[in-house]
Amino acid sequence: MTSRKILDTKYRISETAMALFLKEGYANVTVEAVADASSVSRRTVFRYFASKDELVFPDHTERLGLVERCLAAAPEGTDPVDAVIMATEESLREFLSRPELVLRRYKLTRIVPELRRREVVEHERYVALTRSYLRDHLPPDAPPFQPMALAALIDAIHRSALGNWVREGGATDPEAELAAGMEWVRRMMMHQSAFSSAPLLLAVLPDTPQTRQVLTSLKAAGQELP
Amino acid sequence: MTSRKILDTKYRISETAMALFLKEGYANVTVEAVADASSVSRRTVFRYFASKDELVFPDHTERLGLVERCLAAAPEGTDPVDAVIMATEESLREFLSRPELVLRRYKLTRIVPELRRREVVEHERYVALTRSYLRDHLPPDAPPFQPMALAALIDAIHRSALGNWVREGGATDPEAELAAGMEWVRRMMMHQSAFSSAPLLLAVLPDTPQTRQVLTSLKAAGQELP
DNA sequence: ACAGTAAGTGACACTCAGTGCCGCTCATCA
DNA sequence: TGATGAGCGGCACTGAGTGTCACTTACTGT
Repeated sequence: MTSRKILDTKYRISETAMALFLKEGYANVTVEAVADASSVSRRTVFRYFASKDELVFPDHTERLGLVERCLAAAPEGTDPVDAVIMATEESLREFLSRPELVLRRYKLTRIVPELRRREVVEHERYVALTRSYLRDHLPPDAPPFQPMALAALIDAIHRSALGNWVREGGATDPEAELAAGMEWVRRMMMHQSAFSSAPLLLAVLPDTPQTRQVLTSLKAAGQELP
Repeated sequence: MTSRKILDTKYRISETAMALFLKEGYANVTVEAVADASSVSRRTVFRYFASKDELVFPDHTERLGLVERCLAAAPEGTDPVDAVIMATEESLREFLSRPELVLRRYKLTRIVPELRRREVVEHERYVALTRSYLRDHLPPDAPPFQPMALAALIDAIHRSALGNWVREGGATDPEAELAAGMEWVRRMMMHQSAFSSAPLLLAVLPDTPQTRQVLTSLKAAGQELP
């Protein structure tokens, strides 16, 4: 049996399960019903999925692997926060490549508390991954809470962008929202490191509209460049 | 039956359960065994706890209520981020008031994946609370991801401080660590709001050691005061 | 002091998620 | 064509979680 066919079966079972859950309610659908509707045995369902709630998250292991590979592939000199940000952007694109799955899952997780909880746990696995990466790569003099704080922060922004997209039925631009949020994170990190420790510079200029404009540009540049 | 006695029974069941879990392993202890060891019926255990894993978190509802009351009690003009920070500090103190429970629970959650997951879900409930508070109280022109991002950030720092304390067996000062992390958050918020959007001011001064010192003080003050 | 009521408890039966085991089938390769 | 091995179905079993009912214990008003 090729692994391609195995993956197909897995997604087929997942799709019939989600359709049943949406139609008749999560608690009212037994795993046996899912198995029957997918024309496999109950035992086989549990070979593909470790638990009933996992039926709604057939893609989580893939994505976790993707993020892991992204982080591992980051060039040596990359800023660790940037590496995590890029991996997160990659993860978001992966989400967006299966819009139907994500939208149906969203409906289910809003209705079924058990699936909502499972979703939270799924995200925690991802946060744990990026946190340990940050722990290994952030400068050792960084405050001890920074790996956990940054991992949680970046994941929260990711979730927010994805959540808005899915709430609006696909009408927003989640990649742009994520990018904006990440820009915010970068600025905060910068203020903390470079900007706030940079020496002050004094200049004497005439107060004209032109000079005011130049100063505004300078201020913006100071926020965007280390 | 007074509610005090009910609470006692609840904690008594929880303690015998945790002792059994630590001694014989979570999976090897049935709810019936917990019931027998606590001299109650199996059915009664499920009256106090909705599920087996909840046996390890007898205090979560209390604490959630505490945080909710803290947020509701914040005076009208309080900065919403400050309100959440104060509620978090209160929550940490509540944790520290039951050190034995927290330390035993930590051992269990490190060993048993199921309990680890439950712990994650517990924190999510707390984050959801502060997030919705921030959504309601943050200025409406704030970026849309800020409520979720700040809630996750503050909770992460809380978890980090508590985690370090518990890992070191109670040797650290978690309240100080939390305060340091919160100071970091406040500074970041300030740079984003007041500092970076404040109009620039030009001054012409002689370049002497005294003026340099004054300017350094001014810069520090700009970071610490809105 | 006493009946009435409400709330907590125990006992029992039941459903269903999840697991271990075994025998079958079918694709692959010598 | 026969051997091998991986995937699958079937089956029995454990244990979590739930509904129900009868019992007891504590609190109420008269």
